[in-house]
Amino acid sequence: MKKITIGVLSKQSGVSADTLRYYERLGLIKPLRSASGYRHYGSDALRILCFIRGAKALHFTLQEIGDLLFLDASDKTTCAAVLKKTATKIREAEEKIEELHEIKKLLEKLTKACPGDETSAEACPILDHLCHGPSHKHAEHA
Amino acid sequence: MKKITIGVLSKQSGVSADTLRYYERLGLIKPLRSASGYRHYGSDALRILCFIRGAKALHFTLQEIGDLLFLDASDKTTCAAVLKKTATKIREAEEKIEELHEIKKLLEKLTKACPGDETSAEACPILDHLCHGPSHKHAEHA
DNA sequence: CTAAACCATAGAGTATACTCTAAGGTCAAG
DNA sequence: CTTGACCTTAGAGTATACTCTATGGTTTAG
Repeated sequence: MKKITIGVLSKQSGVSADTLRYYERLGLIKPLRSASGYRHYGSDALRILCFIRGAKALHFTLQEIGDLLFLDASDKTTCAAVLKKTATKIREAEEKIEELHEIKKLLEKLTKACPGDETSAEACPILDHLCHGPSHKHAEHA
Repeated sequence: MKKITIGVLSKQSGVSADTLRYYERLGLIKPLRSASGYRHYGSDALRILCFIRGAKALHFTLQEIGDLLFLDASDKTTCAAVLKKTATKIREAEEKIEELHEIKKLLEKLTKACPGDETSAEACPILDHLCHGPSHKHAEHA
């Protein structure tokens, strides 16, 4: 199989050489070395980088991607393990969506309550909310 | 007005002394100093910390909170400026929600396609997707 | 053979929001 | 006056995912 250097792989993959070395430190990719110490990547390198890109797009961390790659390489890999990690990611996504929805709703409510004109912000409902918060409706005005 | 030390404010606010000093470095809060150099916080300190907490909950960064606090303190503050920053936050929240929805949908689709049993993951559609990606449906199998 | 282009390493810098450590000064009680 | 609690500063460490710098070795074209 053809062996390529880090610069070539970098160009082919669009992943910087620095990042390739970083991925190697994290154990995501393990190139062979030439006699002089140069990294030599095999044909699986592009496939691995593709895998990493896909997983990153789904908000897997590099740590998690490392786990998945290890699963992928292992003989004892089970789909169940992958499914479990995926389920966790779905839950995380749902929680974040929920949180962001709450934030969006609140910001929109505040926006509607705001005159939005050039008057002073001293009585701005947005700043007011940020100060007093949604938890304690009526704090003393200090 | 009563002046309190950093330890007292920390206990009253639930914000660590380290964090209070950090906020000061960022210019969010500016206590006076005693002759010996001790920080002395006025009655507005708790109000400011409350403001920071509220804004953080709405995903404003400390930098953005600093801007808002400056607006709040300024005579020329306009509600319009606050409204503009809030609108930006709403857009950001919407974008993140959209992205997470895509991710969630994809993960769920992959989960449904996965047998989820104890068989080998060599043909797992999830790993397969991560490798080949949603963009190029049929890459060479390396 | 030399110069350019490429590769290697270790370690620091980026961004965000803290958190902790070390070394030392201040304050209140007994 | 000493002890302990509290305060000060500068700077390093944490987490994530890179990115850059410095210094020096390798490879390839002319």
